Amino acid sequence: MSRIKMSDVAKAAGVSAMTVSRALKHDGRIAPTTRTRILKIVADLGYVPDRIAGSFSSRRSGFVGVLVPSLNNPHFAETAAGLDEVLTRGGLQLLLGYTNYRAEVAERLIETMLERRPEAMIITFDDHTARARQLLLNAGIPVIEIWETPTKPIGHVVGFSNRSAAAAMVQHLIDSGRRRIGFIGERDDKGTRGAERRRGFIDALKAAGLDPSRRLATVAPPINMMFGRDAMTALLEKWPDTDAVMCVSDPCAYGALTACQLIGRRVPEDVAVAGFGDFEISRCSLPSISTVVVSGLEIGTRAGELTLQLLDGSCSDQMLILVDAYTEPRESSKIAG
Amino acid sequence: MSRIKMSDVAKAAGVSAMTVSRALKHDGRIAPTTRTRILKIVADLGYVPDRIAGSFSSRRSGFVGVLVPSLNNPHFAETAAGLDEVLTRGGLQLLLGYTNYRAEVAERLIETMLERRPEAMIITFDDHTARARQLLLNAGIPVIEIWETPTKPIGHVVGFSNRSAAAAMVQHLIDSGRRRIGFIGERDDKGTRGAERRRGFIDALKAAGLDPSRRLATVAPPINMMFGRDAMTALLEKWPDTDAVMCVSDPCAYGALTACQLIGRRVPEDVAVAGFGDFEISRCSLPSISTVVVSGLEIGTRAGELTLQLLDGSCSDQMLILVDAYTEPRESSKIAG
DNA sequence: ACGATCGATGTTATCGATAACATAACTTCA
DNA sequence: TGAAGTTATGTTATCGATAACATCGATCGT
Repeated sequence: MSRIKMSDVAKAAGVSAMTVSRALKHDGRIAPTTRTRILKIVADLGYVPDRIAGSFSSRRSGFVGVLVPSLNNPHFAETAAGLDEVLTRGGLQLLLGYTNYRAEVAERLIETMLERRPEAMIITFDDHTARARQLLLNAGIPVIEIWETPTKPIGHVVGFSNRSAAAAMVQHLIDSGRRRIGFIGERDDKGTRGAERRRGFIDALKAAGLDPSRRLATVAPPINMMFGRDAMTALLEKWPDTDAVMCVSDPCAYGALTACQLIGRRVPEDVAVAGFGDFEISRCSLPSISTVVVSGLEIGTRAGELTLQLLDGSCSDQMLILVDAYTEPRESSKIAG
Repeated sequence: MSRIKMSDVAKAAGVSAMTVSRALKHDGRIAPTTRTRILKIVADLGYVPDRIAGSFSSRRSGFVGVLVPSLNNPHFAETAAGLDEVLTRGGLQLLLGYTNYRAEVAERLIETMLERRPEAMIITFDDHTARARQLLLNAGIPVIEIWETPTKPIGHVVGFSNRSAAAAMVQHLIDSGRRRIGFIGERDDKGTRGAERRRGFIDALKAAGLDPSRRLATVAPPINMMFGRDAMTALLEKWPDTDAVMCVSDPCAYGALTACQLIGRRVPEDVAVAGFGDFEISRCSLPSISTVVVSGLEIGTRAGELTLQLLDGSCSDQMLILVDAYTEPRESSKIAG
C-alpha cells in the first residue's frame, strides 16, 4: 500500500526525479518527447504528486486563505466562486473558512490557516480581534479585506461603502415621497456590514431632517425572512403610520413584505419596502423589491486578480478598489398612487 | 523576514525542538511547568507552527476533502457547516471545492485535492467520470458519498433516496385529489439529484395510472426562481388543465407560484404547487409551499461523525446511513375546494 | 572550425517538523 | 535496597519534492 512517489516514476522512465518534476509542471526546459513519455508513465502508474512534500520543498503552499461570514449566503458564495475562478487560473487553491459572523471564530480560523502558510489572505471585513489583526500583520503576506471599506485597513481593500449605499437607498425612499421610514436589521453592537447599513439609514434620515428612531434591530446576523416578517409586524404595531421600511437584506425585506400582505397593508401603496443585495427573491417576488445591487462575483474576481498581481509583483501599492453598488428601484417602492 | 521556527523557540526555552513539539500538541509526556514556559515563549515570539512541514513529517495532512455542487445553495452550505463543526472537533480541516454540477470539474477537483493527501473524501453524489471513480478508489482513504443513495457506491454513503422522497410528495398531491400533475426541473441527461426526483415523479404517476408526460425539464442545474416562473408559464400554456405541479426545488416552486399568481390561477384552489428541500422561501411565501424536508446539516454532521469513526478505526464496515426525508404539506397543496 | 551559447538532464542539499528510539533521573515495592 | 517501571526529555533519521547548481552534448555565428 506504499504510495508511488516521484522517484518510482523516474526509475520507470529511466530519468531522474528532477526531470519528472519538470515534466509535471511543464516548466519549459524539457524535451517534448521525454515529457510525453513521462506523462504516459505517470498516468499508467496512477501517480499522484505529493503537494505537501512539494510545498515543503518549494516553500509555496499554493493556498490562499479566504474568510467569509457564512457560506449560506449567495453573496459570499458568489464571492468565493469569483475568487476560485481567478485563483485557479493562477494555480492557487482556496482554503475557505467561515466565521458565523463571530470575531473569535475568525481569530481561530486565521491562526489555523496561517499554519498552512497561505500565500495571501482574503478576509470579509468584520470587527477583528486585536490578535487577529496582529497575526495578519505579522504573516508577511498580502491581506485583502473585502465587502467593506474599513477606516483602518490591514492591507488592501476590495469593497464598497455599505453605509453610503444604504443611505442612497433611503434617499430614494424619501424621494418617492415617504417620510415615516423604519429600519429592520441586526442589533447595534456589531461592526458588521449590517451595522454600517443601519448607520447609512440614520445618515440619510438626519440629513433630510426626518426621524431615524423607527428601528427594529435586535438579533445577531444572519437575518432571515421570518425575522423580517416578525420585525415588520412589530414595527407596524409600534409605529402604525410607518410608510416605508428599509431592510438590511433582501430576504429580510421579503419577510417584511409578507407581513404587510398578511396584515393587509398594500405595498407599495401604503408602505414601501426596500432591501439590500439583489438576491433572487427581490426580483421574483410580487411585487418585486427595490434593492441595492452589488455583485459578490465582481468582488471575488477583483480580489482574485489583485491577489495574483500582488503575488507576481506587478502591483506593490496599497490598493483600495471600489466596486459599484447602486440603488435599483422596483415595484415595492413605486411612488404612492 | 525569515520566519521563526520551532528550533528557535526551543533555543529560547533551553529545550529541544521535540519538547516544543510536544508542548504544542499537548501530548501528555511533558512537565506542566515546561509546557507553560514554552507556550509563553511561543506567544512572545509570535511563533506560528508550519503545518506543511508537520504534515510532511507526520504523514497526516489534517485535511478532509469535500466536494459539493454549489456553495450558493443553503443545503450544501449547511452540509459544509455540519461537516466543519464535527471535523474541527476532530482536529481536521475542510478543504472545500464545488463542481458547478459538472463531472469534469469534479474530476479535476478530486485530482487536485488528492495531491494534498486528504485523510478522507466526502463527495456529493453526481455522475462521476470513470477516472474520478478510479482516483478515489486508488486513494486508499475513506470515501463518503452524500445526498444520495448511489446504486454502485464508491465507499460509504450518507443520504436518502431523492427518487422515493419525490415520489412520496407526488403521492401526496394525488392524495389531495390532483390528477393532471406536471413536473418542472432540470434536463434529463444528468445523473443528478434533480434527475432522480424526476424519476420519482414518473414512478408515482405511473403507479397511480396517471399520465407522467407533463414535464418541463430543459436546463442544466442549478434551477432558479425565474426559471420556475417561466417554465410554469410555458407548462400552463401547453397543458392548460394542469392541476398540480411538482418542482425540483423550492426556489423553482416559488417561481412557479408567482407564475400562477401573475396569470390568475389560484394556489392551491386551481393549482397545487410542491417543492423540494424546505428552503426558507417555502415557509415564508404566501401561500407557504409544500415541500420535502431534508436536513443538510444532519447529512453534514452524520458524514463528519462517520469520517471520524473511520479514521480512528472504530468503524470498519462499509456504511450506508439513511437520513430522514419527509413530505411536509403546507398551504400550496391544501385540498381544493 | 572553434569558442560561446543553449537546451536537456543529472546531482546534491535542503525545507521544518515529528516518529521512533535512547537516556537519565526518579519511583515503587517486594 | 535494588530491579523494574515511569516520567521527562534528548537524538537521529526521515518524510518527497524542488531550488540551485553542475554537466554534457548540440548548435550557432562569424
